Amino acid sequence: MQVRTRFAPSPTGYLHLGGLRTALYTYLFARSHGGKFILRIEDTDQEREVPGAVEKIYSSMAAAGLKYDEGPDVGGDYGPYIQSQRKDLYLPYAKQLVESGHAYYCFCTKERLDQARAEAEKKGENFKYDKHCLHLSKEEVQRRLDAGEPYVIRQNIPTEGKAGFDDLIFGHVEVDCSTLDDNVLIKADGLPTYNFANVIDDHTMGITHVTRGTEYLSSAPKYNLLYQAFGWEPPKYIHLPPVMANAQRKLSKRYGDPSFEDLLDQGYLKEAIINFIALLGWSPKGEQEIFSLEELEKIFDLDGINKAPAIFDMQKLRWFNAEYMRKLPFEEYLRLAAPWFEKALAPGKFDLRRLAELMQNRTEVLKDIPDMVSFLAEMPEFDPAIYTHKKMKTNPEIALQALKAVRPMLETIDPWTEQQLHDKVMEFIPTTGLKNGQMLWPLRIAISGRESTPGGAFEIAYLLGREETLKRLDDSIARLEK
RNA sequence: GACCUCUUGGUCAAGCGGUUAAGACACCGCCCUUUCACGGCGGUAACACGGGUUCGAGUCCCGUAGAGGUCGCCA
Repeated sequence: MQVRTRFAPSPTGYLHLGGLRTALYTYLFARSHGGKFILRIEDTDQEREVPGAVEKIYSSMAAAGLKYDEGPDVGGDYGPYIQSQRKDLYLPYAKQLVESGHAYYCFCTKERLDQARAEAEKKGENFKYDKHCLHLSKEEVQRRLDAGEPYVIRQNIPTEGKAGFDDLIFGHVEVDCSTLDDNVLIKADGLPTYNFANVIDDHTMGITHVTRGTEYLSSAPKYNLLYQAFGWEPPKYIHLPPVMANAQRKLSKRYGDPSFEDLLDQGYLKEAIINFIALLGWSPKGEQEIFSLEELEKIFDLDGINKAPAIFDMQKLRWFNAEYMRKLPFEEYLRLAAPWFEKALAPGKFDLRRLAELMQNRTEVLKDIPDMVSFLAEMPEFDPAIYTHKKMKTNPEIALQALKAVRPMLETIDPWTEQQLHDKVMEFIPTTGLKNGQMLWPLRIAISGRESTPGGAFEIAYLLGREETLKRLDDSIARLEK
């Protein structure tokens, strides 16, 4: 039997990282089994509808490289793939359940329900619908239906016995039916609830493996009861633990956690994000940890999935990103980094190629670039204390001595290339009686104003150019003389 | 509160009855080096707790604690 999986987000905004991981695992599971991966939009809640959210899902999936074989925008034999477009499909199934006694019409008003809920809460009890409408006679139901009274259809859960299901990750999970509530299957607006739609859609779309978050773990027994009521074979279940921001809460936009798109905008590479997300809650067999999507498609397996929630570690994502940055072909790095250089540096003023060469293996995330290179555009204020470096054996006094000594010599350098700078200065240092570090450290500080820079004194001097280098040197000498 | 689930270093995690309890990130130290980064070497750091079962338990069972989830005409 061919494996068919589906990612079924509801269009409530953007693709968060937990959703991305669910999508990724669902995709990988299908691919690793040579199966089909389907995208379905679950938009039965009209009130939560967010304009543009569906397009956002398409673009995020595309950006992540998760290609689906069937979906709203690519078609397929099991469409439509948007639940709101399937609205007429659900009611007949619900009626079938009413016929067989597995469901029933309910005319209870929200007010009555709210009141019952409030009372239960006051008594410290668990609210459960009291099956009030289950006992309505067939005639009474028909009369009220004919009169046009608003209604919902509820699942009729057995009052005793057990309900359970088998999960490929969590094993067998079972609960007493008495703890389950008669949930609404068809809402008063005629649309199905998630509880019902997911069962009908997964079955009619031939989904073999249902992947979703563990928040559905406790309601899965009810869905299985539905499959049984229809006489359908239930799918295999794969419940995935959540991605947490910390031990207490999930990743969420509300608290400012970044979405997939946010990360992309900040200059994280999609390959790095995918790689990191894949390893968040899942581990492969060997020691390798850098994987392309294609590699993951081959080796992904459920065995490696961890049951416990995983905390999202931005540090590790940064590390993955840095690894991918370094491995980028230089031209590609240059293309991606150029806009970020331009945020801090006027175009054309610096040798961008050379700067990019120096920057590539120092770039963890693209968004860090402006801060790392802004000193080239403008000499920063700095504390002369940074002239002091124990290992270089320097301090402000030695710095002043070194800078004054090298300044006239620097002026004679022509052409102003890294090579010339290097050769001439290295040749010059011994004549001053100073050690390399005692010259080079102060020189770099004097023209950059920073304790650490991408590149040493020669590279920085070259990038700055003769005029600017000498000007900064003079300023720094003057400040030291004060 | 009831029900379901989870629990190995700060984080991600390997481990599937016998290991000196891997590895990665982070952190620290050393080396390389004109800084930083890269690279190399090394280090600190964990089986939540208590009972069983067993010759032997991180691994199996039962409790306790902590955490997460569910308890909507949201998904």
